[in-house]
Amino acid sequence: MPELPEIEIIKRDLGPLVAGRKIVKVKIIPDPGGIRALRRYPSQQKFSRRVKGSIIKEVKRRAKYLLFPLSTGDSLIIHLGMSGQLLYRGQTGRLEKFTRLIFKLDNGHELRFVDPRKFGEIYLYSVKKGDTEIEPSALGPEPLGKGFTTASLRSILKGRGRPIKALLMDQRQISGIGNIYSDEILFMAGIHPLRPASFLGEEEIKHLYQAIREILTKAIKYRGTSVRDYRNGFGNSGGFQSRLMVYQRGAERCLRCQGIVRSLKIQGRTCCFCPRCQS
DNA sequence: ATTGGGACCTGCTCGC
DNA sequence: TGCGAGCAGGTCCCAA
Repeated sequence: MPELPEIEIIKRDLGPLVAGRKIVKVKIIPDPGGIRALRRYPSQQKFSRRVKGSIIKEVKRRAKYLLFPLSTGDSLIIHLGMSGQLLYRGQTGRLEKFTRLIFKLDNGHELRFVDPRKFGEIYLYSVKKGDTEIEPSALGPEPLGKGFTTASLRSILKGRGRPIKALLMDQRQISGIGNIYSDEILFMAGIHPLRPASFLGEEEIKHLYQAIREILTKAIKYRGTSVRDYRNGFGNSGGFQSRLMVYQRGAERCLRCQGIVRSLKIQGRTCCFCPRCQS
C-alpha cells in the first residue's frame, strides 16, 4: 500500500505518541495459515519475549520501513506491504478486521498491525552478532536525503537499459518510490516511462531529479495518497489522491493537455502516462 | 550483473 | 443475483 510519503506520515504521527512508551504485551492473533508477518523470524515466542518490557525510544523511517529502536538494543522493523496499516488505538476500540498483531503499551493504548493481504512483515533486528538474518535487503539512497543529488541520480541511471519507470521502483537503486509516485514523477518530468534509463539527457536528468523531490515533498505535505487502504496512525485518509495527474487515470483525458492518458504494464505494474506530455 | 516474470494473499469491481 | 476474471500504494526468488 504505502510508499515513502505515507510511511513518513505514519512515522510523524506515531512518534510523539509512542516514544518513551513501554510495550507491556505482544498479542499475536492466531492464523491457520501461519503468522506471515513474522515469517522471517524464527519463533513467535522468542519474538514476544524479546519485545515485551522494552521501551520504544523513537520512531524512524528508512525507505518504506518503519523502525522502532527499543531500549533493549533491538529494533522492531515493520513493513506494511500493499494493504497494511499500523493504528494507534485505545484498548476499548473495536478490533479492526485483519488485525494480525497487537502491541499493548503502558499508557492503555495499543499499536495494531492490520494487514488484509498478509504482504506486510515484521522484523526484529539486533546489531548483536549472529542476528543479522532479518535485516531488510540492501536499499538505495533516500530520495529526499541530503546526499541524494542530480549527480547521484546520474550515476544510478548510467549503464541501465531498463525502462526508467522500472528503475525508479527498484528499491536497491532508489528507495521509497512505488507505483503511484513513479507515475506522477515521470509525468511531472515529461519523460515516457518506457525510456531506457541510460538514454536520458542531462536536461531530462535534472527534470527527473526535481520531479522526484517535488512530488514526494508535496505528497508528504498533503499527508499521503489514499487510493483504498492507506490510513495514517489514526485511521485517517491522506489528501494527495485528489492531486494525482495520471495514476489510475488510464483512458481519461490528460489534465494538462486534454489528450488521452494511456496505460501499460511495466514490471507487472499498471503504468499510466500521457503520450503527448511525456516523450 | 541485470532484468523480467511469477508467487505470495484477500477483497472488490466489473462484465456477462 | 451470481460467478469468474482481473485488479490493487510491494517484495522475494528464480531463471535467462
